[in-house]
Amino acid sequence: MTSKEIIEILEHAQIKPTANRILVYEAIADIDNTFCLNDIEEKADTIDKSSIFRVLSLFLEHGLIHAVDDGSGMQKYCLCHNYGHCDINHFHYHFYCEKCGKTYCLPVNVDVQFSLPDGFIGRSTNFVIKGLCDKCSKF
Amino acid sequence: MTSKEIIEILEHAQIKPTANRILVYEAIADIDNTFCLNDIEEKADTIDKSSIFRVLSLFLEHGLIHAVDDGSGMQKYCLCHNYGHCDINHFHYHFYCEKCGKTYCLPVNVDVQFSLPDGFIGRSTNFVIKGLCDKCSKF
DNA sequence: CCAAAAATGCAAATGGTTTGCAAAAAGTAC
DNA sequence: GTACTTTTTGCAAACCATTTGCATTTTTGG
Repeated sequence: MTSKEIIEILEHAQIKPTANRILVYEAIADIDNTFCLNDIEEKADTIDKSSIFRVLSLFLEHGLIHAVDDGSGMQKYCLCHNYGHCDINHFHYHFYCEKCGKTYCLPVNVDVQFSLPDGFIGRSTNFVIKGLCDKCSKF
Repeated sequence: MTSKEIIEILEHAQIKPTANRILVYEAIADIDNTFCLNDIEEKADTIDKSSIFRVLSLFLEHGLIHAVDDGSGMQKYCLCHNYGHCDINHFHYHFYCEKCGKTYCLPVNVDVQFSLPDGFIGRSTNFVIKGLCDKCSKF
């Protein structure tokens, strides 16, 4: 992905494209799994951890990434492939391996028609299945 | 719920019914929403926080409670109404209010048929919808 | 009752997240 | 371009829920 494309994505999401933000987006754009702050810190090691944290928080707020809550104690994220325009009833889900701690983006989407009580407004979903991944289930 | 009933539930889950464990179960049995360690600490204020933590971890391991991952940074739990024998495709889900931080158990169950890649073994699910609750959506 | 094992309370460590603040960079008006 | 304001960044430290170490207490099994 060219930095020109990244700048377009950021601007489309109403985010000012600073150097750090472009670098962070570059780092996450080619990850097809979940990632955490440390992963980005390793890939973009010129940027301070707190700055990465602030960039990720900004991306999250503007919908460029999703939060994945897997209960591991570390915040995971994944890239939004719709640039912030996801359908709340149609989403991809995740798998958390309780043995190795890795969280996978599962490639298929699922349709779930759920209902909310009166007055509740849904904005995003988090669907995580926990268990053992293929590598860890062998032993 | 009588303590005799609680002892039966614990023993059925292969947990030795110590005084603390009975107290903790008593504290959570009548909560029909999610709760966190602090909630139990308030309700069972004779027990040390670390002991409550260990009891909850034990209950979790034996399926008496479920973990609810809402991304709030605090571990939430909810009582398993099947005493540890839940169907992985049929479960109740939760709502996390991004404004007030409260996590609700939604009363209805949902059926979700999902598929996992070869070798992946699912043991539990976590389905949380985030947004605004009825009280917070008014303003 | 006595020895071994398990559970508990207390205090402290851990570790990811978040914040305060001064410096640097970017934007704005002239 | 220059002076001023606003935003962003790096660094260090604070924060805070979770987790652990260890001595004491309680329970269990002979």
